[in-house]
Amino acid sequence: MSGKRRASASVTIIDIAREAGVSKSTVSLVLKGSSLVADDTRDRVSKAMAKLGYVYNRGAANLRGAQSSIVGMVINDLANPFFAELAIGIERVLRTSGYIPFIANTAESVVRQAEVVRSMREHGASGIILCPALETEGREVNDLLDLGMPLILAIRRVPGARTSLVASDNTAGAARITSHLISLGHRRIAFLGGMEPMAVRKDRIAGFTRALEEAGMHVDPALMLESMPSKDGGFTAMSNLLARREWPTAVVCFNDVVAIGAMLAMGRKGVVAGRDMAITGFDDTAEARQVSPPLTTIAVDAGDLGERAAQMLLRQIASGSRAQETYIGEARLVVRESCCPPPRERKIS
Amino acid sequence: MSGKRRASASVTIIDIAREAGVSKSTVSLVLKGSSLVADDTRDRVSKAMAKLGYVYNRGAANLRGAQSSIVGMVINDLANPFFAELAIGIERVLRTSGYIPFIANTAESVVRQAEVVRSMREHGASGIILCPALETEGREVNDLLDLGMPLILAIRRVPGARTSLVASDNTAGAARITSHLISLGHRRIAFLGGMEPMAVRKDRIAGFTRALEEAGMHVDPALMLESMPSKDGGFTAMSNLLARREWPTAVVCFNDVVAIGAMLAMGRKGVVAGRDMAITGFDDTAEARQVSPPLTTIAVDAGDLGERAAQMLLRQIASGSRAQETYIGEARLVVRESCCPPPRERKIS
DNA sequence: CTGAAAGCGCTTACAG
DNA sequence: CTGAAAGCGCTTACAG
Repeated sequence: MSGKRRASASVTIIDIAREAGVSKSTVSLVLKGSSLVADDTRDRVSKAMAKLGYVYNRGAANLRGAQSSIVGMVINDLANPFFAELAIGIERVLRTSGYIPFIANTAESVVRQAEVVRSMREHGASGIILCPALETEGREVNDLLDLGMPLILAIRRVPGARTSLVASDNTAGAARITSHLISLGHRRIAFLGGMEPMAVRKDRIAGFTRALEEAGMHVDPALMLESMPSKDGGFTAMSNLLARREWPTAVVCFNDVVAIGAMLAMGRKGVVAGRDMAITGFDDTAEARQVSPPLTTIAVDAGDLGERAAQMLLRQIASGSRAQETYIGEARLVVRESCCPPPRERKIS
Repeated sequence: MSGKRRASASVTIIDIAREAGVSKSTVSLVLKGSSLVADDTRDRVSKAMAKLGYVYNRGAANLRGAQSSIVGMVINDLANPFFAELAIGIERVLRTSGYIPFIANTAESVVRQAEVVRSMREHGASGIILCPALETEGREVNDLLDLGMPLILAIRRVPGARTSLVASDNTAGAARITSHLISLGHRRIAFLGGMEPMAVRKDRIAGFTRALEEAGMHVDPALMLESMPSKDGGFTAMSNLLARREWPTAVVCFNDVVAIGAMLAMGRKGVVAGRDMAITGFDDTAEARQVSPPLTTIAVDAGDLGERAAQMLLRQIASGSRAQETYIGEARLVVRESCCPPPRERKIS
């Protein structure tokens, strides 16, 4: 009647204290690896734990005082390989630091994002890495911060948010790839993809604009096209563009995923990337290498950014500091085969 | 001096009981949505919670009795889009059921897998969905089961394990795609990729063998090539194959990732898939559609398998049953452009 | 319909 | 170096 406990769990430090013939305080000290415990005692306790199949109950531990070793990882689109790589980077440093991540995929929904963040707080996450959903507002982010929750924004900055940020150098990257197209001889260059309110898009457009102006050109509003930052978005936007009478000779896409969708639309119309029209991506995901033709793009190393974000969060948790740090990762131009000079130039040369 | 608590957390049911002028038992009842509480009381309590910014502490709740609403999700290779889709499917049903997943990427390391599973137990996961790392043994899995941990194996079965399983119909899928190649006229068909001990590979080879034998052919051991189930693995194995004097006319690859790696190797040698050699995948990841030529493959719907696995786990947690269930998802043939008849036949026709 | 008491498994001062 | 006691924030019988 008394042995009727669940087969699992239920071995507590009391059981192992009894088995080892010590008090539970001593067991607790062994658990923490305290140097106060005599080697001999420690041994007896360790043996008892092994014998009884003891499993440490972190929930109970956290309740009394210790920090939880859980952090939340909130991803806007895990189906995008770029964010999957980011998540892997985060998980890698977390695990090696003894932390374990909750994960949630918001699929760009701010509603889910709010639910999920609340749930993570309830479960005792001691910090959160947030890749914000598209319409996230500065206020939401600041509210969390005001609650004292360590929080790192990753990849996408949120205007008005006072959080720390880990992102890539969007402006420099976009400028770099635009200059590359200009040096190839392009004069009519479109910018395709991303939605107008997205801060990342603003940054990339800033770089795009800067490169044009440095070459004595200016932005043509007719060549700035919005789309969801997805394959479908890129497909639709490019289809629309190709339905026009006049085409640009080159297209700077918001990111790789958009570019790949756009290339699909080009394929449908018999337009060959790298021969009839130049096209570029951003992110350098594995897919960028695999499409045909391979995509000229900007490499940003998602895995590394994930690691940086996790390190920054862990530092803030440990120090208690909520200072607003920023890490901007390098954006390298990677030239592959998706770009060509504009058609006319080619005829001449 | 007494107001010196952390700005975060620290609002407890006691605080809100005081604010609402009730006992903490009543607050607890409101929290559980009990119908025993008078509407009026419930209102006062709810208002107090809103006013004080109360956050439910699930850790404390679990300690006393309630089941934790955490489950672990252990993935062997999150960088593989197939497993990313699976993870998204799992997360989707978990979240809508009020659960939240821990995630870990083992990167095929059984050592990490063991660490991670232990950590999840310590953190109070009430069940685990495991995509086992390559060298996982039945014993490890059974040990967990014996501890009373609800556990679902996903995608890869583990010989000797007595767990429930959600996977796709590997044998039927492989038979189907092999028959397709035979109907195209192929007689020298290789099987490329996966490592010999992998149960999934054994199943697919069984299907491959069955299709050959039904056509009156038999397996040629010289045409069975191992590789890691990754892009690099496929690349290396195909490079070796192409270094031989005699080539097969068609290659059944272990999965899409291997096939895409193999196609890269073919490209290097100027061998065109779908013209000089037929090649197939397995999984139907998004990439299979994007490579050039698009890959003939077996669609298994990773997202759906993820949802099934999560549903099965939740059912087992709720019912307390550790019955050994199995769900085998359909494996549909998807014909694209990576397959052609064998060269000689084409000359004739 | 509401309250007082005990207890979940740990950690944290405080003694000794 | 080790132990006894209080407490973390909840839930769960048990009264009333």
